[in-house]
Amino acid sequence: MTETVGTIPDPAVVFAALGDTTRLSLLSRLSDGHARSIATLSADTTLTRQAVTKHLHVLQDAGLVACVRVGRESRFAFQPEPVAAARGYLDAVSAQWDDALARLRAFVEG
Amino acid sequence: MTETVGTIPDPAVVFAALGDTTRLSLLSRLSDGHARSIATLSADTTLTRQAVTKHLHVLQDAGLVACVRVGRESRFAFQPEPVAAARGYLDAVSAQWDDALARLRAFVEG
DNA sequence: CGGAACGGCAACCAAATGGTTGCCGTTCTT
DNA sequence: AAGAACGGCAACCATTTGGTTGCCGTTCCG
Repeated sequence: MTETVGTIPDPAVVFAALGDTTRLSLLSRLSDGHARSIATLSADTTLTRQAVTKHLHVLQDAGLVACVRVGRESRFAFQPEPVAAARGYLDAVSAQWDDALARLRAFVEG
Repeated sequence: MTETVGTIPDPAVVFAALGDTTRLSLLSRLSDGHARSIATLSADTTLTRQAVTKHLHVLQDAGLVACVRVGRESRFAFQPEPVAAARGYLDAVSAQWDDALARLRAFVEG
């Protein structure tokens, strides 16, 4: 709940937010572009509304969702940027690995 | 430490393993393809050898590194598969989002 | 053989996490 | 105006996490 507004938080925070099946499924539901209220999102889970609320705040702190209050309800919407950032990070790791392999191959081939 | 040997664990476990700066930097060091001993990996951190060991086991449980004991030391090596899997998961989420945007655009354009 | 490097194991600890319940304020609907 | 939906806030709880220290078994090197 540290309010990191516009910026994309560091990768670890994003990955940590993704590191929970409940949050992962919330996010995958929201990635269809529809903003949903907490009540709606808690409807088909075994969890309490409060539990869902907490998970949503974790996602929000990671920048993965945004909340807009409309009337009496809080609608949460998917935010694609941090996902892209996380993907970029994994790409970098993979790239480093691939380079290492390429160098190794070049070496053994003389 | 649940020994999930050959298989790639579910995304949440992988993401959770990535959700820590220490682990992230261990992994990025290892992604250069060199296997390293625990002593080596603990050398330039402020943490204890034991702390590093624990982090390495978390990474191992996520399938992100593999351990091979050679002589008196345990060498840890980067494993690319779970990274690719995680990347694939993020791709799927992004794809769903992109599709949603495309459908929306098609709708407003009539 | 004897010491030093490398690590595994266990106990322990504080803080964070994931979850609950209860209560209270708003906002909508009738 | 009354009641129901929606949610925020706080307290509380058990478990997990991230870290420590101490000790003991191997393995290497002189």
